[in-house]
Amino acid sequence: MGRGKIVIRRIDNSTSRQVTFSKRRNGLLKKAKELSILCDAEVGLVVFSSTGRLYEFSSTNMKAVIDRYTNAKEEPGAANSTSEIKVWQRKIYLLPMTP
Amino acid sequence: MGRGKIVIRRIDNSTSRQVTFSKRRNGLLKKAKELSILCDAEVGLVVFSSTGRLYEFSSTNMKAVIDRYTNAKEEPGAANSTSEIKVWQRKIYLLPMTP
DNA sequence: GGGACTATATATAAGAA
DNA sequence: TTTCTTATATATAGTCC
Repeated sequence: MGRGKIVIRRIDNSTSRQVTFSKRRNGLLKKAKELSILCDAEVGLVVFSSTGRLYEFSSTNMKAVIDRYTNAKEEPGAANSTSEIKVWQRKIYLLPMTP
Repeated sequence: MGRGKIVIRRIDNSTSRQVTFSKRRNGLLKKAKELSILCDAEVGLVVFSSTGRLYEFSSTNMKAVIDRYTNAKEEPGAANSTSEIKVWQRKIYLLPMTP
């Protein structure tokens, strides 16, 4: 989708990687929004740049999406996956609560 | 991107909405993957169709992404946002633990 | 880090199977 | 609901500010 064809593999040049990230990130966020509107879907998108910056989009609010996701993952009933999810939810809860 | 131009608003026809969802969902998941590879970014994408089916993509694993997301939201330190996150995380934790 | 500017590569709307 | 085809709308690679 541009002057030249590219292969999907990590872009070595740090500067180009940043530029491409900026462009594609915007495109991805836009598409996520369009999908949610056009198809009445609930979407949650989280992106961390290689430098650690956070970008996000959620059709409703991320809390609701994560909440629903967690529940959906629990339902399949596999005792295995269920406990795994509960373990890490609990783990998050037990993180330091200091302001 | 197609035979005709469209406006971004909910597609009324249920059948077309489903077809469009199927196509765009695939495109979105593909783009999410490309972004993560090309730019070495951590990506988490969750999509619920209007019929409730779940589709997802995560460059590492959703648990790690949500975990990192939660932490990133806590750090900004705004006492306000911090407590809000803790509130709903706690809420999730308090959900019924019955298998 | 964003804009702006093309030329191209891609995604995808329509339609049919 | 996925698959295939084809015409078009879009996204975006490369480059300069």
